[in-house]
Amino acid sequence: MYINLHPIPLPHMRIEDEIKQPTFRDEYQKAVINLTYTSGWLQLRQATAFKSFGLTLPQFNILRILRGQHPRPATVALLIDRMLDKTSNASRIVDRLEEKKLVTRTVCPGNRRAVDIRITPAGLDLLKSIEDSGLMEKNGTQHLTPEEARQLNALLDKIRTDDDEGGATPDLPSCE
Amino acid sequence: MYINLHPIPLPHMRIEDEIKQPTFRDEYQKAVINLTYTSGWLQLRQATAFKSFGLTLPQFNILRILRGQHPRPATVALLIDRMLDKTSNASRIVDRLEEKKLVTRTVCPGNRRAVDIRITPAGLDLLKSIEDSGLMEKNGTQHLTPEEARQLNALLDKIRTDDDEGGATPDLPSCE
DNA sequence: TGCAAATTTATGTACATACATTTAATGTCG
DNA sequence: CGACATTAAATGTATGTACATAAATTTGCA
Repeated sequence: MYINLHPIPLPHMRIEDEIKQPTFRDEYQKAVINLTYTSGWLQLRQATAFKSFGLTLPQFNILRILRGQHPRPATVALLIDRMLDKTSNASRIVDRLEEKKLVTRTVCPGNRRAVDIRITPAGLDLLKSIEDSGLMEKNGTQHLTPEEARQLNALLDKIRTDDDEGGATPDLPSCE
Repeated sequence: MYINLHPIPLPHMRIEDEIKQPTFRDEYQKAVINLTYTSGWLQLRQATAFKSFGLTLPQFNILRILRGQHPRPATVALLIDRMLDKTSNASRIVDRLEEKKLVTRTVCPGNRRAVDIRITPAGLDLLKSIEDSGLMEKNGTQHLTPEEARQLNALLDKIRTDDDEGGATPDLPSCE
């Protein structure tokens, strides 16, 4: 999930100006493009912030999940279940974190198919440094009032309204 | 920009349920996660639709820009300028489209550094097939009223409000 | 017990992306 | 004219993602 936007964050406002498309068919088409663009814009900001700490966005997200489990271990299956971008290759992201000594991987006693993944003290320290830096608060949502943030959440939830097909949510995995 | 979500699209509603996180610090934190998640959800739908036509999402977007220029050519610089995910490697996406005979690449007469990229009749036909299929309209925004779509656009634009730093927008490239 | 099915993770391939560097053509200015 | 910066595109490397498949282990059941 990498994003973009030139050397330096640009000044921004109307989506019509961001893209060089003066008009849209309707507000619906515009909303789709605006949503994609704004999400990318936001993720760029986040990725840029994390980069100075040597982390990518997926690595950061995994690390945060592991802290949530701490001191209990997580399995790869649990990470996949909790991740925003699922299906992505949790194994390989954990590889990178392990190389940086931010997590440990040990075969789960009692189920040798599973792997216990734990965040290390170094990993906890890194997360704290990032959060203390205050970089995470500069994500654009501070321009919204609390009521507007609530509205936005309601609208986004509405977009994801199910129009069909059932599919049971699987149970949460855990190692023991 | 690839997304996810298991074998089959799941039924959806509240972001709290999607992710297994029962509470958020505030509506702002929730909005950030909701925006990322919803954008990924939407892009998965689109990517799935395009896959049956042998296109990835970036390839489709490039193709649409080229149609907008048609019958005039575009340069790589113009594609980068128009793309939602900028900086991305337009060259290599054009490689794939060229392999599929959906675009042509010819050195620009008059400026041999530049390359004229044009959509082929096959490319135009493919775009038309995709649009005729009606797949593009099933993107979730149909659950919003026109007024809600307008609100959503306003909120997203507000998130991207500039808090600082100037950075001039470069001029649009063209080949001649 | 014995062996097929299911579970859990890891690996392989193709594509996309972020970023740095390279290559080629053009422009500029002494 | 010729050295040097500038521009346009392509290439290289590391990472991430989608999807298919493999490998190891455990489970279920005849």
